[in-house]
Amino acid sequence: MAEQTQLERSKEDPKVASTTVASSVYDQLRLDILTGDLQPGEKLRSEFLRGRYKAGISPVREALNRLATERLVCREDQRGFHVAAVSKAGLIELTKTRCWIEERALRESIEHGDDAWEEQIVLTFHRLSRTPRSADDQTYAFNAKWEGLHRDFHNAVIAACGSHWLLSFCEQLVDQADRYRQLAAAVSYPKRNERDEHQDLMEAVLARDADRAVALQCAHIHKTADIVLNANLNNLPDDFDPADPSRC
Amino acid sequence: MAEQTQLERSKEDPKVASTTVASSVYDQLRLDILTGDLQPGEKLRSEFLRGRYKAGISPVREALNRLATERLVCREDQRGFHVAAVSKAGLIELTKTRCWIEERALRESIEHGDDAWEEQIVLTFHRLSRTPRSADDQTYAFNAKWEGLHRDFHNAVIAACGSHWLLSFCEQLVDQADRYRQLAAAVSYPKRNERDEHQDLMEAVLARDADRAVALQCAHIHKTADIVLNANLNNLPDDFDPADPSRC
DNA sequence: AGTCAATAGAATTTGGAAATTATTGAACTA
DNA sequence: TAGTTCAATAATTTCCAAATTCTATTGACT
Repeated sequence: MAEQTQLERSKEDPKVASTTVASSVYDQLRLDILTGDLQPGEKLRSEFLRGRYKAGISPVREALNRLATERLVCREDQRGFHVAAVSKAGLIELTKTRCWIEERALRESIEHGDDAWEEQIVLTFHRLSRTPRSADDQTYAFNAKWEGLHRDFHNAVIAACGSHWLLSFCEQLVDQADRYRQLAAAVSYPKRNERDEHQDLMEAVLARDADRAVALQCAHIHKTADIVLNANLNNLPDDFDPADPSRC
Repeated sequence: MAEQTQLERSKEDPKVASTTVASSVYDQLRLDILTGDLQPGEKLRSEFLRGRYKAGISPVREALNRLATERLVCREDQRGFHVAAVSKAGLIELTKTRCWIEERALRESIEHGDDAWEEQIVLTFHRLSRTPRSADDQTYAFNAKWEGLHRDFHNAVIAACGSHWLLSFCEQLVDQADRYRQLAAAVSYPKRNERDEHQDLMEAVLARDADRAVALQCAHIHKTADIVLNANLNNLPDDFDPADPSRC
């Protein structure tokens, strides 16, 4: 049987958009960490990843190096890589920071947003509201489509902030928050009405009521954090262990 | 003649603190970009870097991948790496973002800083004020010691902000700003009294006058930007060229 | 001239083997 | 028993050559 080139693989599976193996491994590894498929603190041996993603050592290492700079993965020279650890203290710090950064993004965006910006918000909200939170009817199951549309909506709201830096910071923090969110998603799933929260936010934003929008956004962020903290069944450690190699 | 191991190299040159070749290349490459030794937009061929840093392809690539995530280097799949481009529009956006982020860091730090924090500010200011801005008496020459102490001082001021995220964002933005600053350093060198600016900032911070500290910090940031913009001799492009591969 | 396809050359990307370093555990000492 | 040394093992890191992809050029064709 003939060998497969990367191009051939891409033709077979159009979901794989990446043009290099390294970028493809990066995408998959990132997703596996965000969904919790690879757990916080887990050691990432190159042989294990090589087998999991059917790639050579070089692209695997490139992906790990990229993710380490984004702090989804933790690198220690000569001691390899871990999935970054989580903790209550980490979540609290993350939540605080998200509120600060997103407040600024939101205020700037509301001040400078134009008609196209408004329309994009309406559009992404519409799509989000027609998509089920869970891939399964009864219990919670990760739904990649909802997750994507959810990001699209929140990104649309702050898109007019006028700073690519701010947008990328927000994105990085959302990545981090998503990991925590997945830890408690099964618990929060039946209880929460996220659709209303998003609708309220949209209305405040379109009314250019910055103070109200910020308050709603902040509450939205804190609510997610509280659910994770209260649903303590993942025995989340209180703080980062200074001796933990996945501490970062 | 015998081959050199990495350990042997480290013993010879104690300046190389990194434990792996990849980290060492990362440090050197980052510095070369910050100082402008490698110019904005320049293509970074692996063979060129291999020769420059006397390393193999793998560690060079790892360093490039890390720097790309930090946006000091720009990656295009299958087309290699460039030093990230600069432009007037980019500088303006960067400056704006720095003011937003550093304002929050400053206010939080002033609110929560303790005695040890105050002492560290006094200490780092003292060290900075006794170090010459330029390595040369007459003309401007990059002075690594001053640059390090300058960072230490500004980091000390915001160190008590309570968020590692905010601190790392500030650091990333400082890296970016440093590139612009080096472009105009020779021009601004004789004119500017940075020591007074830092002293004013320190006094406002120690007096816990957040509003004044923020105003000074913002002015400090804007002043650097203005110098770069006015000293237009580097024919900085107005905006990023959408066709430029180093655009990011 | 301008467009397009084929081709040669240059650069990037990748896989695996070799070199280096960390870890483990057994034997030994105080 | 606690702590050290040292060899065996396991993992990480690095180098390099092969495979793939991009780029520039040429020449045929409209």
